[in-house]
Order: sequence, then structure tokens, then C-alpha cells
Amino acid sequence: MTGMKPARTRFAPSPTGFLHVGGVRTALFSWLLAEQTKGQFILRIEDTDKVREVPGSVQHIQDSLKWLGIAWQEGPDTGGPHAPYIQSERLGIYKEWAHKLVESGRAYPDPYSPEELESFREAAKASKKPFLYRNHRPDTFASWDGSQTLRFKSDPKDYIWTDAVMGELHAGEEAIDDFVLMKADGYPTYNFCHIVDDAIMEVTHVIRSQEFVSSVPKYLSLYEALELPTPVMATLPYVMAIDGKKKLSKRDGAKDILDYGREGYLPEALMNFLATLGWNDGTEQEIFSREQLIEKFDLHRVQKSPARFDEQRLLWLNGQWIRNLELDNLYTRVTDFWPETAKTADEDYKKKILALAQDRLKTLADLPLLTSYFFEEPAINWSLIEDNKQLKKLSRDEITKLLHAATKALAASDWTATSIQDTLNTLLETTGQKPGILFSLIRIATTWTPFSPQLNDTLALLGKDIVLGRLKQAASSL
RNA sequence: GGCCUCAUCGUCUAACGGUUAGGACACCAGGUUUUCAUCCUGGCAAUCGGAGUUCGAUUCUCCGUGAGGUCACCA
Repeated sequence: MTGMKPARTRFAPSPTGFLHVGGVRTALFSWLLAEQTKGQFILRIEDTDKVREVPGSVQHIQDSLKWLGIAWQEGPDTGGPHAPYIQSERLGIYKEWAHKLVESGRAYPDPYSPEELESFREAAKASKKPFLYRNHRPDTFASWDGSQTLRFKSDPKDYIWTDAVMGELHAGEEAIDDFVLMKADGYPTYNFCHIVDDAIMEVTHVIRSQEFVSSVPKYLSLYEALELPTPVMATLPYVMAIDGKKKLSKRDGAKDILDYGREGYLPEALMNFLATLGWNDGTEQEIFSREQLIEKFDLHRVQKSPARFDEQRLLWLNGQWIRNLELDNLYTRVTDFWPETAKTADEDYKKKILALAQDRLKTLADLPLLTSYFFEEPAINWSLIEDNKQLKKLSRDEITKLLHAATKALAASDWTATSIQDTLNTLLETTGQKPGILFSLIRIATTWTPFSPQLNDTLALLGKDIVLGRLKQAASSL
């Protein structure tokens, strides 16, 4: 995809709450395209619905994008050649463009009351026909003083257009209506102002989610009336909720993007996951770095059908990313995830522990479960032995004998990982036990957790005194 | 109801009209002389239905069916 003209793309959320995976994927694809073509990615806040606005959303949206690693060149905080990037601060611009339409005879004030409109709508519904405002368009228009609801005077006709994802699309003239341009509260509608802004901001590719497809004819009609160039349109299929029935939404448990960070997901993993949800490069590659995504992303390979949000795959990807991280890099990321008792522990010690746990982490939040026994005395929990497939067969007597034998043998070790392994192997012979029994017992008696890294490494790191102490304590607690 | 869109393993997906329909997640079974959530090997599992075009259809066309969207002074 090299050699493409620089694309100017934008993400234009309304500040009505937190960002979830569906919204972020739209932002991601737009950003990838801008990065790939060495163009610009714009963040524009569409806050023309003052009723639904949620305080703090703008900040939250910016924090979420930043966490994921999506940076914008122009936006509400960074400014840019077409500032401001908040629509409520651009009201004068929309009014000006609205007047142009009035002057060219393509817009007129709505003479009806909400009640009258509602009765039109009900009549249409009763006769099982779609409601079209233009069937009620007045014959003569009053002049617009800027305070009334302003409607587009549409010119209904068929449209055929090309969508970068969906291919050739078409719609009949019934898709075109006299929609509202300016609301009675003085704010423009999305349908109107996003087109003005995209044109002014020189946006080349409009990437948005599926619910807007059926409005595209309206937009095409408006571009014509405004004599503005039409950008490339790309429609992304929905991200569906797990049950596959409806698009993922806040109501259906879609999480705040920042929650993924709190739950121990890596931003690289989430980006990898979102990018490959509905897109692939045609090869069998599953893990993509940010740079690879930028290089390989292609709108034309985006899936046309919706995709479900598969948490298992995200979890797997996260584990892959954790495993591929350099230890020092991983160490800086787990700062907030250590068990409480590790806060004062030595950095070098913690790094060694992390190196052992790295292979087993699926999320950073798994860290305490895998490492807490390095920092505190684990609670003795005999059910781990009683429920163990192999160990449950042993009598208490046999367990005691094995624990004593292990204590004695290990006491003689000079405590390196290899010498501990030698000791353990010798112990297998002298006790005549299978590794599945002997090693499991020692592992549980020293860590009291269901899982832990390789035994000799764990013991070596734990330290001789602690290991011997825990073995003795286990034996005496029988 | 009108209009629009979509349809391959349970899930995410690959396949110039010619493949034993491939890969990944999940699941199952083995292995890695301990556990295991790492790692390795193997297994299970799909072209929504019906016509048509063609020597040949997952792929093209039509008709069904199913799913989703839209028809706001919300975006």
C-alpha cells in the first residue's frame, strides 16, 4: 500500500459516555489508513446534542485513544489548521453554510409543530408506508431567521455509489427526504454539520459504522447541493455482542476501553485483536505489531459481515503479547499488578520472579495468583493435596515420610537450580516414587497454589531456608 | 410495512470458477521424566435452502430463508 496519496481521516465521536470496542475499532481503522499513507488523523468532537452529553466524556475518549496508542495530529487539545475541533464551537460556520442553502433555494424553515409532525408520522405508519416529510413539504417557504428548524429541500433520485468496504451500493429515491439541517435549539444536526466539517477539514476518507449506510444517499444529495466534493466512504460492519444477536453496546456489557488496561490487557494485544476482528491480510498471520498493521491494513480486505467479540481470542492474544515482551519492558508494565506484599520487595528479586511467571500470564492481573507465595507465607490448604489426582492416593503416613525425605535431601543441596534438580532426581530413585507424586507434593507443600512455574527454578528462587521451613511446617500440620 | 445490507467449522477467518474447503481461538487426546494457564503433536468441526449458467460453483445469476440496519429537531 505504499505510494498512496496521504489520507486525511477522522474519528468523530459524540461525547455521550465512554468508548467501547466498537467505537474504538472505527477509530483504529481510520488511524491505520492515515498512518499508512503518511496522512493525518483528526479527532473531532461532535457535541451537537447537548441533552445526551455526558460530562468528562471528551477527556475519557482522549485517554482511551492514547492508551491504545492512537495519536491524532489535529484535535480539540492539539488544535490544527481547521480548529476548533469541537462542533459546539463552530456554530457560526454551520449557520453560514445553512444560509447558503437557503439562498440557493435548497433549505427552508419547517412550518409544522411537533404535534403536526407526529400525526403525519402516525398516518404513514397506519397505512404501512414509510414516513416521508417531503410529502408534506409546504408550497411556499417563509424566510429563515436562523432560529427556526431548517430543513433540506431534497431532490429525490436514485443513487449508486461505491463503498470502499461494501462495494457498489444503491438506493432508490425513497431514501431521500427533507431532513433537518438546523435544530430549533440553534445546533446543527449530525447529518448536516459532519458534511460541512469533513469538507472544510479536507477529510478524504470517511470511515464509519454500518448504521449510517442508509443515510448515505441523503449525504450524497447534500454534497451536491453544497457543491462539495464527496470523500471516499467506507462502511464498517458491526462488532456484535457475544450472543451474536445485536451490535455490541454499553447496554450489552461492552466495556470501557480503559477497563481492559485495568484488567491486565496490553494495548498492543487489544489493538491486534480489534484490527483482526473483521480484517485480515490474507495470510495466516495472527500476531500483528502496530507497525505491521499500519503497513498491511487495507480497507478492501475488511469483512462485509459483522463479527462477534470473542473474549477467548483476546485472552489468547494477550498471553502471546505478554510472552513476546522483553523482561524489562514487561516489568515496567506490571507495576500496579504485584501482590500487596511485593511492594517493598527488591527489584532484582521481582524481576527473577517475573521471568518465571511470564510464560503463564494471560493477563497482567494474573500476577498475584502466580507469585504471592514468593512474598508472603502461603496459607496451608490441604485440599490441594486431597483433590490432586495422584496425591489423593497416598496415606498421611506416606506423605509425612516423603516430606521428611525431601527436607533431608534438600538440606544437603548447595541450592542452585541445577543442583536442586539433581537432588530431586536422586530423591526419585531413593523413594521409588514417580515424579508426578513426589514433585507435586513438594511443589504444593512449598507454594500452596494450584499452579506454579518449574519446580527447581521455583525452589531456587524461593531460597533454601524458606523451602525447608515450609516443608517442615507442612509435615507438622498433618 | 418500505428501503438497504449481510450469510464458510461453536467463534474469528482463507480459498484468479478446478483445493482431500486451509489457518487461528475454544474444545478433546497425547507429549514436554511435577502441576499448569506456556510449548509441541494429533483430533473434532463449516460452504443456509432451491433453481439456473458452466465440463466444473463456496465463488457468478435468480428465488427463497435467516440475521442485522434504517425510516429522529440522536449521532
